[in-house]
Amino acid sequence: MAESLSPVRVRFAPSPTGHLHIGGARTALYNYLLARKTGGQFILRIEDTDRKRYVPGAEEEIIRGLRWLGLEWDEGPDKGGPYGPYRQSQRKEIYQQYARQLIEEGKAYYCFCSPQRLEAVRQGQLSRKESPHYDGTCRRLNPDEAQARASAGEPHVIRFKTPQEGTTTVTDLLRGEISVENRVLDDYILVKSDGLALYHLAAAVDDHLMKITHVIRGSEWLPTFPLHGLIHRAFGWEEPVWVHLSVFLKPSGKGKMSKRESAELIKDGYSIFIKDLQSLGYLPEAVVNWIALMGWSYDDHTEFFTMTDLIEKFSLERLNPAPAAINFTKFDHFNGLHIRHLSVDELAVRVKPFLTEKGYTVSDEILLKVTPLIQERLHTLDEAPEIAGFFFVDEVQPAVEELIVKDMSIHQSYELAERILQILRDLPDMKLSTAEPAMRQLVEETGLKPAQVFGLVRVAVTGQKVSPPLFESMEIIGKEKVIHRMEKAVALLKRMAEQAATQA
RNA sequence: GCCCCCAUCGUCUAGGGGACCAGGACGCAGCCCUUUCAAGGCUAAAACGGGGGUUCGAAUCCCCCUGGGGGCACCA
Repeated sequence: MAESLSPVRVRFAPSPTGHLHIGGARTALYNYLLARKTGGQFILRIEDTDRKRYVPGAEEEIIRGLRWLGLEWDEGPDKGGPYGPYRQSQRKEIYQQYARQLIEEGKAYYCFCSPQRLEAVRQGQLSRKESPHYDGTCRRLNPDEAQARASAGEPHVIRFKTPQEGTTTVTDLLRGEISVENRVLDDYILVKSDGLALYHLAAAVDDHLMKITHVIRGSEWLPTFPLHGLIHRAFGWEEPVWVHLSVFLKPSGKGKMSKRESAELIKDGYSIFIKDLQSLGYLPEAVVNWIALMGWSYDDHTEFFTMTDLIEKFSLERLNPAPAAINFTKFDHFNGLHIRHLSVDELAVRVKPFLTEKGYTVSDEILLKVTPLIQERLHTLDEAPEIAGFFFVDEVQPAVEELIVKDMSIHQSYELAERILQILRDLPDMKLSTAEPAMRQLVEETGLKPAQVFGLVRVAVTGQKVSPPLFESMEIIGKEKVIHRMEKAVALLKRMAEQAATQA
């Protein structure tokens, strides 16, 4: 494999205009994996040349999200590096210098057209059903004259002088050669009137200066990909290996997730935003595993991957160019898999905040005993309070109707509960090894079904119809509390039975 | 409207001319295990969008159609 031989330099270059989502995270992941696999560098570059769309705090959120996922970079705005600065807003002069070079070489030109005129041109083209593009007015200007006007301070942008004839062919690693006729390409703006470069120029310059060997980015760049090739060639730079990742589609597979749909997902306990995932009970390990497999595969059967596995096994060759619909139920599945893969100690650490957040007072000693019991029952960490909250309270509040045993009357249930209580009281302790045989013996003697007897105990002791294994739970709760909870259930049933009798 | 990309079970995918009456996974259904719920095991249903070629032979190569997606900003 070629990429395993030479170290790559790759970058994740988000713009701080919104939340880091799973699509961006997956792009970052693939870049990271390739860097780690080859012993190269993974660079974080902030593409903040558009101050109008800049969202305060977005950069911090990206950084936090990447770190949570375990995607640490080697060079970036917060830690520097030999090719900094790594924030494009701080590289304005660099881009201007390269733009000037293109102008001097006749490969770019000043454009003085106002946004209003441009809009009018566009509308005219649209109404004539032509594809909107710059009409080339300033392209025909005398260069010296244009230089003079620009130097005099007349507002202007700098446009790339796209060849008007012939075709441009660029090569994407996953798709092969992509050709477009140059006449359908526009004279794209390279530098805005505020003097800041647009993506096309900034990214090309940075990728060159930062010695990026592989550009792995989203497929939204495919339409302007030929332009990027053209820019590199105009400078005479060697092109990086270009890899355009497929997009993520909404679960139905019909189109991209809209802003509103993304926001509404959280109602169902899901999110495409990395910032939401932790509190929703997801493990970063699971997120990584899940997104790695949307657009990449290792073989025809391996699906469980740790980061270490991925670093070892990842390869660009196995990337899939087809769009992928997001599958959240599979996400849950991976989360369960990784929860079960954690050590008990580690899982306890991760579960604890979800318990305390719900108001439970959690002793580590008990938590460590409880964790093995819930480990294979959890799909997301936030399910822990619901499943295991009863371990961390003094009393439980069973619903009276749930205490009534299946196929038995209230009175019969009461009598059974009374008998269970007596047996439990007589036990020397409340161990799995003592309580279970005692209860099984009762089942034997009464001829009842195990589910009937155990069900009553379960509701009385845990307050729930569904719980972790009963006798293990009782051992953790301890004899004193178990007896207390059982007494309460007996009292409850007794009252109910008496009520029923008087009504009859 | 123009340009570009993509196309295997509902979804994620394996498959890169014969090994495919197409394999795995999620989900779904059934069964086993079982004190509940899980987890685990087993079984089932479920796909090569259509049409032309090329070839002795196509899911695999080519073309067209269709469908889907993305883009056409002084956003990235």
